[in-house]
Amino acid sequence: MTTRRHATPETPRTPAARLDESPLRSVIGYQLAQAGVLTDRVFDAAVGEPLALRRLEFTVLALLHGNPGALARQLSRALAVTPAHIAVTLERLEGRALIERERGTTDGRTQHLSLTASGTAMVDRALKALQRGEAAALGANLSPAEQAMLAELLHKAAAGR
Amino acid sequence: MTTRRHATPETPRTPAARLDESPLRSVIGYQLAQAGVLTDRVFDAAVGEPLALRRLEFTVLALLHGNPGALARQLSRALAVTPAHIAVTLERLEGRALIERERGTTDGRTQHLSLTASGTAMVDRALKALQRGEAAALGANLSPAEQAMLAELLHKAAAGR
DNA sequence: TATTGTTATACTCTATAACTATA
DNA sequence: TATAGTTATAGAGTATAACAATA
Repeated sequence: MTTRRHATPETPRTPAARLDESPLRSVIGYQLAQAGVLTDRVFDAAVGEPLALRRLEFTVLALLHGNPGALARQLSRALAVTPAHIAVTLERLEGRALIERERGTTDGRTQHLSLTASGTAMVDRALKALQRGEAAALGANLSPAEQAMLAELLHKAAAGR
Repeated sequence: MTTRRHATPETPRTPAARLDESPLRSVIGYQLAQAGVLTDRVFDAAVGEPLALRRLEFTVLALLHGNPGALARQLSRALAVTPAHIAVTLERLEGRALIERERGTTDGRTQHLSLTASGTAMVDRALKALQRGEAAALGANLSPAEQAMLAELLHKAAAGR
């Protein structure tokens, strides 16, 4: 058990070759992270750099696009991000006049969030650029049907969270 | 374009309800991140905390499991992580006697990495705990066949990276 | 007393830059 | 001159804790 002297030609030490990932093949978290390398690059190139939007900033804008009047607490829960982090993010977005806050009338602690006109324009551009970028990057390896199925499976996976 | 006065009963401002994620439905990067929340939790509970392993540490061990004699440079490329980050990670793993380094004979700059006996035992335990944990967490929403397909689609998505 | 949101602070992760040794 | 690896430093992201205002 201590030595592996006999030169093991079965394990050629592949010093310059690609690594065998088979132990991690069925580990969803690993495959998720590997695929994420690709989508992160796409985001940075298509949205992050050209529009100076961080991932969380973009995501908040996109959620507000479909949910005008949403509360910070809802964003926090939907994205599994701390309220503190959301607060700082909203502060930045408001500073860039991409969102507005309106204090709640029935509950004075809350504030209803919504996109400004330029915020709406920004999300629209970002969503289009992202979809084009992802389709191009994934298209090399996945058919459109496979991409749709991947999105659907991921959505289901995260559903009960 | 400036006002949205007319009370829009179609958008009920859903202050306490779940948010509508439809604008992001087909954004793979978003779905990836959402599913990642789940798998990250599983990792922390099944591996990270009980075995005091960070994600990258576990991944390095798992790759060395299938690739004895691999080089730091290979890990760096396979995982899209900087050589500096890999070096620090290897240092920690060696300090815990989970891996060994052996200087290359043909190229004195390199070092071949391999698991120690306790490193091997650690990976085996971690992989089993992870697989059980993921199956349990995802099982609520995905059938075993769907889980396998998800892993396969993710693998294909990241293939050409 | 619990909840919404904020500020201040600190920690983790990961990267960039500068360097050594070998090729 | 280029590459493998290391060290030192810095930055981005994210969390915890303490707080203010409202319910």
